[in-house]
Amino acid sequence: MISLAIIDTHNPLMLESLAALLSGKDEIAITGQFTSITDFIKTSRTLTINVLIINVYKAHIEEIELIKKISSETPCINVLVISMEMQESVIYESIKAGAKGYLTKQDSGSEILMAIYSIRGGYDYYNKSISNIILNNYIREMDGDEPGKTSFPGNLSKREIEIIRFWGEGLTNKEMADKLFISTRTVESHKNHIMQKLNFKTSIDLLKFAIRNNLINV
Amino acid sequence: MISLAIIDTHNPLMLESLAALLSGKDEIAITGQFTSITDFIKTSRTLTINVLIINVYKAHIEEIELIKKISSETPCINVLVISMEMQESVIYESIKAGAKGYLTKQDSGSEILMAIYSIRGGYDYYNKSISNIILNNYIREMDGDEPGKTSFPGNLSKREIEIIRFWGEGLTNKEMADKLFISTRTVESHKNHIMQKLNFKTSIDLLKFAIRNNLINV
DNA sequence: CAAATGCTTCCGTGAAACACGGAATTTTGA
DNA sequence: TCAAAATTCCGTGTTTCACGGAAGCATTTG
Repeated sequence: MISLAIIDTHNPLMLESLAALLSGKDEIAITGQFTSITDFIKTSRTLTINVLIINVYKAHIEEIELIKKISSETPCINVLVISMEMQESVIYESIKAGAKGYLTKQDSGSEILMAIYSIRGGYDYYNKSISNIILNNYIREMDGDEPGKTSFPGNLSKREIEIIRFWGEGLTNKEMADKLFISTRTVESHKNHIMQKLNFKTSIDLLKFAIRNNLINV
Repeated sequence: MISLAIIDTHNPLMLESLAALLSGKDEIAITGQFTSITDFIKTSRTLTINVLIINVYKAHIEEIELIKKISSETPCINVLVISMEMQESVIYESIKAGAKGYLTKQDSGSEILMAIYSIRGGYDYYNKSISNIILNNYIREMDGDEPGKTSFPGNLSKREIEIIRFWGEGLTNKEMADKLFISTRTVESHKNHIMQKLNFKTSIDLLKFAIRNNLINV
């Protein structure tokens, strides 16, 4: 029996549907469905998870970070990435981060099953359209510096991304401070640091940035 | 028994998953899954379809045309639109085209079921978050004149739209005031009026609104 | 015509947020 | 271990926001 968890931070319906698709299959038990990464982190310790499916969209920093975290802290969890938007950087980064499998939304349910079984068995599984060897080589080469420059601008910290998210939801400094148990001045500091790191002049720039990177939903 | 068909031209996995989610339910039989509209048109005559779910993405002209076609030629087919990208225009256009229901990817499986049952029973079903003032205003306004017109919810004045535009470009009140030869207090007033008219609480809401309505570019 | 309504303009006031700088403590990574 | 980064907080002055009021015009409408 394979214990399977799924994360989709952007499309609840997709999450539920995918769970329905897979829960009907032999040898598969859905042990968790998560609409946010923090949710997952909070709950995952209490769960048995063999394979974790992460649906990755355009905004992928947090998902990539999660994959890194998982592959270092709990390597018994095998990560299968399903990318919802065609973006090369997602492939490189997720595999570099330690994902064991990579599929796209183009792939069928049976392909997902094959991927799950392969990954559970300790094998990697990549979408047919991706040439394994070339890709792996490429990624190994990229270990160090890269021409594509696909990493996140400014190297924002977790806290800072958190702040952007809340701020993008319309929370005031006070509300954020209460929620994070810090003072409003600290919230201001974080904002200042963000603006400095990203070299933005106005908060509008920041908001647009956040939207482009799907840190917040329009 | 409800005969259900699903169209998703962008995401085969979503199509399959959604079918899996719904086919497990009482009273529902999936009679067709389509990855293209021409596919659907070719095959649909030979099928019994009570409810047709159409997953609509950003490019939606073809889907909208299909809805029009269906509601005029085969009104016995009730169309339920599930929009995958949040875009106000999709709402207006699909409802105008004759869709009986409207949901978003945010909605749960149970909400879809309710929508399906409602629609089968001859009732319309719209997502809760959609039945707001903006929608009603907009559709009422659209009754009569054509799309493409720059009429906006809440009856914003020219000046107010001007303010939104500048503000969305990152201009400060002072800069706007200089550019428009008015005082900064007047700029503030305009902003206040805008927020009141649109019933927004935070400027984030306003910015998101502006982006949705193509007042500013991300 | 007179009244009503909406647009544009402006102001007062107190609260909140921003810009800029400094600084202490904790975490992290090489 | 030790430097760098992250996180926390504050001072000070400027700007914006929230809420309210109001005056001058243009228009529409009874």
